[in-house]
Amino acid sequence: MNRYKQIWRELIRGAVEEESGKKLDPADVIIEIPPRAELGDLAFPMFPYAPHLKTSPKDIARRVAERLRRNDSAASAGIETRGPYLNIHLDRLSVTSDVIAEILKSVELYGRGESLKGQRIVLEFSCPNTNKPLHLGHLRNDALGMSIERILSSLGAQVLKVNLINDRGVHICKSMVAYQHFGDGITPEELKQKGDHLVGDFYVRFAEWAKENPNAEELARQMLKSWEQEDPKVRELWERMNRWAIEGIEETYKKTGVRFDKIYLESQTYLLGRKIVEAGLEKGVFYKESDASVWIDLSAEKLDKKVLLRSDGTSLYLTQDLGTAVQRYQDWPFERMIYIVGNEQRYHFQVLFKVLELLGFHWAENLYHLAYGMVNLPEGKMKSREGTVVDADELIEDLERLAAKETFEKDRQAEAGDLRLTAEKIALGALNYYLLQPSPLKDMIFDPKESLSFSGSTGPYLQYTGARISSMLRKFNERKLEFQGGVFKPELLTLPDEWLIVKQMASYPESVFQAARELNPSIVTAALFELAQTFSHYYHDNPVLHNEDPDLVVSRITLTQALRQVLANGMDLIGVPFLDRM
RNA sequence: GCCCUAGUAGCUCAGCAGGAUAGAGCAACGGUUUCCUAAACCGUAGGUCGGACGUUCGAGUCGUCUCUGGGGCACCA
Repeated sequence: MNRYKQIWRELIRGAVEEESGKKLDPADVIIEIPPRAELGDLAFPMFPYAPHLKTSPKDIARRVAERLRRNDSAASAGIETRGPYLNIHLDRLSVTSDVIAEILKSVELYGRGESLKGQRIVLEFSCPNTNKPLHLGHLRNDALGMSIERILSSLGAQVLKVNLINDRGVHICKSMVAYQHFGDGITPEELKQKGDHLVGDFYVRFAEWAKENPNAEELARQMLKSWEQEDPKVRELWERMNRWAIEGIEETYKKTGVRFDKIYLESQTYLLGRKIVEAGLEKGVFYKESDASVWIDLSAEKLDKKVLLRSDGTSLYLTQDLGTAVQRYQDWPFERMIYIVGNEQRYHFQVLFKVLELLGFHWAENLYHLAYGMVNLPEGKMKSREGTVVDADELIEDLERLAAKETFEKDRQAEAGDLRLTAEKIALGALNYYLLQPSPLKDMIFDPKESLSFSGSTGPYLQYTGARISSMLRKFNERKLEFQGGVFKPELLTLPDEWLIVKQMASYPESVFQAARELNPSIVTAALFELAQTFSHYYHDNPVLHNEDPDLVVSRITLTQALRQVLANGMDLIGVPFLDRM
């Protein structure tokens, strides 16, 4: 669609220039899509030119239209004025055949581009703690990370997905202390429990215990100290429990299709920042308080004062993130680094980026915090203390069970083939779509009931549309002889819905481009939902295979084939598996 | 107290660098299956876009103020 927009932008610009005798910047030509299809395919409001031409927008529209009608390159289209608007009806036949031909030629490359070609982008996401299993918040984070990676890559960027596992600190020691006291050497194998859940249970156990035993917190602090002094017994326990947690988390990643190119462990990076802070101290960027703690004063930037090193010389979250950033740039010099982290950490990243800038790292300006919103429940916030945190594994299991049940109830199990595999894909599609549909920056409410629904604007709706199309194409191939001699004739695709489908398919690459620009996969979910909706409406009313004229059958099948391709390409970007059958 | 965010239909969300009569989905009610998968399709109902002022030919969209919700301002991460 962009192609046609640019062509017409130029034509209109030329005509307005001739009319006014003044130069006009192409960016000043505003292009819109008319609110209703019957008004046209592109719309140009004439208001902005009124001051130059000293006449009414309505009059300008009339005069520009006159001029365009005399222009050969504009002649094939319909030019119409409607008050102050100049509306263009594109040449349906040529657009239809061009768009379909392009899709069928490009196949899975349709919608991909080169606007980010060669750009090296580090994408950090997930970042779990090893003291508990993943929850719903991580699932949103992961869905965003995976989808944004695909979107950026599809436009030619080299994206490095990195995870920073938070495997040290006093909170990790808490599960360890509880395990020492109550664990009795139990293992996940013996309990038949995922390791991350086992560790998480001891973390909860610690919190309960600490309520009655004021000594507990002190024990955790002591354990952290022993850990830092590399006490072999503590290290052994730490390694064992971390392994359980990480193996469990990795199992969840496997289920949800989450993968990383590089994993950083906080236990290996937390010392890195100190050198940088010391260097900054020498440069005079930081200063030392009388108690030996190191600070930076950012009050000029409205960011307040901030501690970089504790008085006992140990590092903090910020210290460590400084080190990690520098390390990553050394590992793989990037053009951009994007942190997908909750919006409650906005301030932290503002400070982090500012400090890096003041330290003179030129790449600091290429750091970006994608501050996604919190996931809340209909009753309010998720609170671990009240046990309202939605566990990732449980949710996925529920979705799978329900998808399998649904398949059974509709008596589709034979068609679906491997029931378990299909149910898994439906569950994953439902989950990813649900989490990616709202804009990332906004908080969202997770309604368990709604998330388990497979109808309406959902992943399974896209999958269902795809499966029906696939089934239709199979039938076409089985009955090929009937339609022998049928030829694709775009001029037979005259229905309003067919034209709408063509335009929506033509706009798809722009949606991907915009999603990449805004780091917002919801633009892709919306575009696909509209496309699927238009198609569902279309084929409900209009038979594709059941037509006398083989040319019409082939023409509609060709359109359908193109649509299937666009749908599949888009679903891939948002982590909704395409299903040939369901 | 200071800073950052959001407020659109009963509920969940869109609304693309201000533009034509504000859109979906869910829920509600009513309809469609000898017909390519009813996880679908169609229809009805539902809104003074939190409020006020301002900028503009034109504001859900921009600015200021205000109300309400969320988040942040730790030698936690």
